Amino acid sequence: MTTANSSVIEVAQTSISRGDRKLRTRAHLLAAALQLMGEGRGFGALSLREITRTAGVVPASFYRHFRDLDELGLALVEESGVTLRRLLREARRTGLPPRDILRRSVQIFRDYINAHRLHFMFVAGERSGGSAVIRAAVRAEERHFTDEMAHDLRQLGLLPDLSTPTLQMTCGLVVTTMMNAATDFLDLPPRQPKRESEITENFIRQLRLIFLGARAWRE
Amino acid sequence: MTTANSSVIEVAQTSISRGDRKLRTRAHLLAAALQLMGEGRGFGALSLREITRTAGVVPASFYRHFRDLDELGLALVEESGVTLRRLLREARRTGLPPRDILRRSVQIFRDYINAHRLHFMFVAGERSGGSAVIRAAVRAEERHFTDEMAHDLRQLGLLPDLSTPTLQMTCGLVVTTMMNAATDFLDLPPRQPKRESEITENFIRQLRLIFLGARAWRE
DNA sequence: TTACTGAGTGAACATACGTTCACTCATGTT
DNA sequence: AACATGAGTGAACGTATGTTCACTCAGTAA
Repeated sequence: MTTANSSVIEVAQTSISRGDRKLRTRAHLLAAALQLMGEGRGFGALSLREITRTAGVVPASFYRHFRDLDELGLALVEESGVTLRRLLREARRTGLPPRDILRRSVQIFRDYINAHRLHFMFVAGERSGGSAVIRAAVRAEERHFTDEMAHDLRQLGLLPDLSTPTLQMTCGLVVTTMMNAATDFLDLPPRQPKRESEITENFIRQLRLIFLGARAWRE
Repeated sequence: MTTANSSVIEVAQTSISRGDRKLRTRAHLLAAALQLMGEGRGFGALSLREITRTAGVVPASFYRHFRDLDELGLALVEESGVTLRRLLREARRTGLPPRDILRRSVQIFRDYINAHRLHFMFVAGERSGGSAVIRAAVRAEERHFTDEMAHDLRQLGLLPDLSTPTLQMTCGLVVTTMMNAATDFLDLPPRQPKRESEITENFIRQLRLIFLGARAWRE
């Protein structure tokens, strides 16, 4: 027929640019690492070979994209940070729900976690254990998230009596509680609505208690 | 001189019983695993051989004590659970400090963490990431800790207006915050009193906010 | 004193690992 | 049309891994 300008195994691909192809493989490597971690092991327990194997690439190709596993890990932290911040951005765009603010926010959060399971698993898993360099990066990303949340709360006029440091401290507490709830949600076996609503209710009550405390706070 | 009844490399040891010797090696294996994790990697990133190497034993000996690494991990969880609960037990024995309850409790907690760094590193690190079976065991141990704390608070007559489920929810929040602070303390480079007191103050303020919220709570 | 038990040994195995290297060959540049 | 680039390849390397096995030889029980 026409000129056969595609390789045998990539029949459906008509002329991807060189740079795009590279980005695609890089994305495959990142996705492979996330997928393997999703199967229940920390980042530190992954091997370069199984990542490339899962990504459908030969081991040596890895070095075209990352110097070593740590560099791949840091890229994952950045990617996850974007996912984290998008949650706040969407909340900002949507605005606060008119009624049942906490409950609805938690439901949105629960859905968001499930839509980005692997990123949250990664962040929740590496924020405490594992390698020091990755943990530091995660904590930094988490602090940006906290700061942005504090900024948003200020903008919304919530908790107007709190000083900025106190607002930040409060948001830190919220984020810690959130990450904890994320682990709970992600550990939940599928089709367990009973346990799921227990976790949801517990999370809502903890947030309610935090905001009660923030309202009662006097500098 | 007298009868040479000790091996060459264990000169100082005079006749340890067979069972005790076994327990000793087992303890060496557990300590080796903790030590390696203290050098900055998750439990899942440890290998059987380096654990036995660190413990000063041949790899095959491992199987005299544990079926596999997971079993060693579960033993560590139990050991750490004991350390956790001892904190509560000592607090119960000592009684509450008369003044500055929160600040003094946090100082005691900070000292306790530093006296048991490896156990807290292990618990904080494996409570979210890593292997599912170990994480589950850690969370169970953490729940026992939470329940015991709730029981103690009740006994002390603190927060008498809270229902038991609410008290439990509150203690869950305290424990989560505590584990988070533990990670912060443990990540601290030594000789950084500035950062250390920042973390301490932040932790105190978060606890104060939680108890403020608990006082304001209405069922 | 004799016999038994079992914690710890040392060697061997099949596999998996990280890293290197010279290579191909589609894409981009001249 | 001829050339240069560099992402991806496949093979090779030395090393580390988990597990097995028959063994030794203190400590225990008979």
